[in-house]
Amino acid sequence: MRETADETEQRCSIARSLEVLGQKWSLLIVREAALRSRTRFAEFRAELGIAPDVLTDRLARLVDAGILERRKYREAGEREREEYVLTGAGGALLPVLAAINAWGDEYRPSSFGPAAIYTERETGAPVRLAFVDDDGRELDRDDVVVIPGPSFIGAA
Amino acid sequence: MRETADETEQRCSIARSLEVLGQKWSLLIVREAALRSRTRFAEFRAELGIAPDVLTDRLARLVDAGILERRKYREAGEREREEYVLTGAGGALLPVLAAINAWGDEYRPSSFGPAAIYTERETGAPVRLAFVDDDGRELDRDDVVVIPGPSFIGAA
DNA sequence: GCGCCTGAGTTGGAATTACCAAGCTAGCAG
DNA sequence: CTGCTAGCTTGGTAATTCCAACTCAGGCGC
Repeated sequence: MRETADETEQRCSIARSLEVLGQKWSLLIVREAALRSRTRFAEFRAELGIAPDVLTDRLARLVDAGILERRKYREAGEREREEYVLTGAGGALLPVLAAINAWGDEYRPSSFGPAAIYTERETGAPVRLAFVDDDGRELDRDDVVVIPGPSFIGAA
Repeated sequence: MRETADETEQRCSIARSLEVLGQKWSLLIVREAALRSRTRFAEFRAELGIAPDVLTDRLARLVDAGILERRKYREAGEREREEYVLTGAGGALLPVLAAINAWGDEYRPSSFGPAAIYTERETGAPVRLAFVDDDGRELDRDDVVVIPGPSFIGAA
């Protein structure tokens, strides 16, 4: 996404989020980190087939954005190397991945069936994303409306 | 996103979704359509400041993907023109927008406060996205784990 | 020490994509 | 039959991405 969005765009948190997440490869890197526990340069590269210069750039941006943290690791008899692990902010992207995943399962189905299933840790029971009210009661998607908040500027 | 993702990538519905949603501007166009009821070429162009050739391309792809529908409209004393309205599949992207919105509000805050608030249609009560189990009970995000589904290929 | 291996990157050049200003086209009003 | 407007094209430039090749640092076998 362009780096210097204008001011009204900056007021939208979707636009601000997409500055980092909307770049090519960014969300796929987060997917690898969050869903498949990848941490290393070579793993991301091999799984995604991404060019190394682009991967370097994206990892740096994700670290800058606080989504990944760069750490040292050392395997037995090896030298110190770098790895990239999800931060709290990175883990908080799980609903984003789940929402995209659910939409794709429904509206861009493949013949293969789902590649990822969201479950409850203890019971293994399936879990899905839904809109809920303050009391935790589930709502139908059609009953949700979006209204402009305090920082919204522009015509309705 | 590259058009010809390899086969293992094609098995992932996140990757398939991002083929259309991951391109620059696509999600912002959906945001304008879903949250602000924009329908016209000139509206998207004015709101987003997007180049017209890119907008032409993105609208065509979103129509192809079944997210927008191209329709004729005619205002009094005007000639017939085109507009782009959300389909059911397009409306089903609301959780994706909400998830990105919520993440941005929390992890990329601005000094302006939120620009969009998700509410219940009838009561106007605030609404949020959450993971729920089959009985509609809300779960903590940390209690959700993702396991490989039937189509998953690759090392854990 | 010397070369070799491996993971994590650079570097250089071609190809794709986006940006910007300008122009085009249908139909309707006057 | 001129102007106006929404919805696009076109042409040239700038920015991104792709790809292959190369570097760099440390540990290991010899």
